Amino acid sequence: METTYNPQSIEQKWYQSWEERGYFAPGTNPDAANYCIMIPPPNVTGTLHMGHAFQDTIMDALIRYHRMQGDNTLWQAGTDHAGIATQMVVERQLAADGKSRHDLGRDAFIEKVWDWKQQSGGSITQQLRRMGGSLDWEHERFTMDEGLSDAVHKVFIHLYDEGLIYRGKRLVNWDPILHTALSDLEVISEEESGHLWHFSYPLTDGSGQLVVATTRPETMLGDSAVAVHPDDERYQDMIGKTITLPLVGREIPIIADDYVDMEFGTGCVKITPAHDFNDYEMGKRHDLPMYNILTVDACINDQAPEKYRGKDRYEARDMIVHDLKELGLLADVKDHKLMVPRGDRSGSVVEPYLTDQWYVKIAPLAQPAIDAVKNGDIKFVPENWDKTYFEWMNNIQDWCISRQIWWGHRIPAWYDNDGNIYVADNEAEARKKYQLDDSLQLTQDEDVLDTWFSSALWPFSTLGWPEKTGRLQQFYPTSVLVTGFDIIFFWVARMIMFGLKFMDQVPFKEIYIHGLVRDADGQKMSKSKGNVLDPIDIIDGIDLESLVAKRTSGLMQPQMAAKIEKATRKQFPDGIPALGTDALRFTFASQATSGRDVVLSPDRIAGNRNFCNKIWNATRYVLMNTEDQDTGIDNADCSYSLADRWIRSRLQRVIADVHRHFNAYRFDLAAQELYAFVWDDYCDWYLELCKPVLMKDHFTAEQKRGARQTLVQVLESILRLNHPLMPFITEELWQRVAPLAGIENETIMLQAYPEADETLIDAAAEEELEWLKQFVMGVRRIRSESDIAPGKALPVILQNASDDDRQRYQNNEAFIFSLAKLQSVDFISNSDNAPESSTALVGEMKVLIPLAGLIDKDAEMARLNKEISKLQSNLEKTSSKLDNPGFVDKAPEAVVNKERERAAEMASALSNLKQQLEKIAAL
RNA sequence: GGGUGGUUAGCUCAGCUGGUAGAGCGUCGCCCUUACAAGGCGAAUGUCGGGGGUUCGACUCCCUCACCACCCACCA
Repeated sequence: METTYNPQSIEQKWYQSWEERGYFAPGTNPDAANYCIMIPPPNVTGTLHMGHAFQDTIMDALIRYHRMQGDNTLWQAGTDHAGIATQMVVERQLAADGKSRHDLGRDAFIEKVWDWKQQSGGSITQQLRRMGGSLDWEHERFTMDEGLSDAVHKVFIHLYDEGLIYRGKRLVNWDPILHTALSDLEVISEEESGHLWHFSYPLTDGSGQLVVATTRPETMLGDSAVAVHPDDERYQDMIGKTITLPLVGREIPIIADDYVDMEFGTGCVKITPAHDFNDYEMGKRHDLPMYNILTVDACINDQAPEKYRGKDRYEARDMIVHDLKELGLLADVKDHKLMVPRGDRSGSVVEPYLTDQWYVKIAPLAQPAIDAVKNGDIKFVPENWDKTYFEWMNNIQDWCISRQIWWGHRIPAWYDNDGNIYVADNEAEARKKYQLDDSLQLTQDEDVLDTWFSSALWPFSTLGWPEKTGRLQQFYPTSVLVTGFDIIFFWVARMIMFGLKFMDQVPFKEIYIHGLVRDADGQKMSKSKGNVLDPIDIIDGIDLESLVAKRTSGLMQPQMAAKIEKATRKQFPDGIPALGTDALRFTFASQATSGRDVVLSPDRIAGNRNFCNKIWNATRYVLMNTEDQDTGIDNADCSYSLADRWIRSRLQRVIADVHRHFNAYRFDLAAQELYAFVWDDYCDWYLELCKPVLMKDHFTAEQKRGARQTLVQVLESILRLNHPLMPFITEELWQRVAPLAGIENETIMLQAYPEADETLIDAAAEEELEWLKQFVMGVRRIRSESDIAPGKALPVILQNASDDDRQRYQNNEAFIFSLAKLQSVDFISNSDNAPESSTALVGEMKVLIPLAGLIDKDAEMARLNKEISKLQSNLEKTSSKLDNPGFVDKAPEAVVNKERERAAEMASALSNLKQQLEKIAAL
């Protein structure tokens, strides 16, 4: 074996072997539990980022944990067609050649997208493999493959027939760059600086004017009323009159509506029902005409006065402000902060726009979905996310599902020339279903469905629905959904609604919501900030120049490049070393505290790479001492030392804890416990304790066998325990360790996860080992603080040892000599005169190291003083507690007794140390 | 405007149903001791955001304030 752990030489080979041998396929044991996680399907043409890597680590850890427990375990693989996102990428490629999708036409364009999918579709699944993800690739699905498209049609038709999908002319969020409607969720509003313009609108009868305020002057071309509050005394006599809309010349009414806020501005609002959501509602209430004044590009259309036609909305704005000013109607302009809605993909300012769209009537679907969380059929982890869920679900709006793009599931609806709608699987079906004459001409709806429509079916469509497949039967409802909070509304809520509607059962029983991955400074990772880290670069390493090049290429704002380059060179002067998948995964796990964001720093990953190295070298040591030697696996004739019994006992506790943590989704606690057990207990103490047993001749063959056997068996358990978090290194090492533990099997992946054996818990051994540790650490502290060379063997005198102490000493003499590096040990009674020494206490027993020639008097006094003052202040705290009658009377007896014991111990230790101090001082 | 989460050692974070404050990384000593210098041994470090309250006892429960982050929302 190499002396240093090198992840690159082991990871890929094991993954290939696992996949080739079909280990990722779910089991079919009828007596076993079923466990299933659906991967949140990444964009088929996307690449893996840190968020994926984190999420995949959690899912794979759960999957491997359950697989090892013998469950029939399925991690469903697949990708999403990601309608708008993918279409945009391909359109951008076309644009580079000076073409648009319209130049190609619909069919040719879609073919082009499929080509692109073919070409780049494998990269994210390849990267998932690099993360060690044990997905069932055999049954990988794609949201636009045949089966899933069938499911989409079936759901659409069913909902339409039931009246839960309808088509209607409504105000929608319109993206003027992409030329499509967006759902509310796809619109991101951010505060921007703008202006508030005040315009005077003259009354038609010439009796005066009203001043209205607006942030969007160009919409005045579409005004169909001015509104005031019904109780507003200033305008009482104007309600019912009309004004003549400047520039347009339209006569529009002054209406009263209590939506208007009297306090804001002048208390008068211009109403543009076709271009504002509030105005739209008011327009409906008052039956106002709706003047659409914009084209699909957000230019002024032919409804408006000729002068403005064809102008971009912002150009028109300037013109209108200018023209009104000329007319003396611009009353005021103020700076104003306002929320500007932008499309999440295109970034363009979204327009409320009147169009025909398809909607899902959501309220009837939402109620059961709310109930499912309320009654506990579905549980959020951490729990508090249910609040967010309820808040949204209780205010949910109908879902606009049609998109005016080409890449996606085309809506299965046909129209005749009169605009009648026929919804069916295909045209022939439609004719049959609606008994249409062949002569009737039908044309299919041009729109496609929102990507999230097909994602909403993911938990059952991937398992074969609408067919009644065995997989569907076996794995629905799935066990847990692992996802980020950002798609609770987009995806989680909709899966619940559709799952309940079409499967009559929740799609998953638990929802584990994880945090966001941030960079070492706690910043969100984003390409534009130039702080993204590619998981693959952490795994394989990357040199500085490549990293700089990667971070600065393809920026939306190229002027950021210099700044990004500088920051990158500063943070990673030597690039990033190859840290391996296992270290990255372990780091993610250890950071996965409930609901918090993950701050990822390469230092931390390096620390866990060191942990891998630790396990690697511990294994080397174990192999060195056990290969070709008698480990007593087939031989009951072993004698177990204190150390053996102790480490086995500790192991049982750790196993039980790790199970608990996994079941509570506390990967951080599981990781921490495993780390501490391996490093502190197994390596720092147990391996060191074994050394004298294995090396000294006076230990019997039985004792040596006991040690070898324990070394191997505990290590083998450690590897299995860690496997869900660190699949590669554990497999590599297990292959060599398992045979020594008498286990012959192909892979650790399919081994049983360790189960705690309570009969091996040995409280007496734990207590005795604690005594031993105190002894050893006492000597070490004196050695270190008195500047005694680590190699120098020390004489020790034990005073005031109880029978217990003596017995324990006898039992463990070899351990003590070895770990504390002793030369000799002598017992003296309490009454004996001890030589001047440095002292450590183990309970009541004094461990004395004679001063002669070794220890500096002043240093020893300083050391004693320090300990004395520490003890003193602790003792004071405890005694004042005990002096408080309230405490003694009211606190539970056990607590009081414990406190009394502590006080006694401290008092005794204190007097011992004080005595010692006096002695030394007197020298 | 409403809501959620956070504020604990220099940094990043644990701390379960209230009973002597922990880990990793970093820092400081001493060591290349025959698994590991990606290591060993030892050490230092906290008015647990501020202020109140409940309690014998509060990092832990309640109230309040401050700051940070995020989500939702139609104030022109």
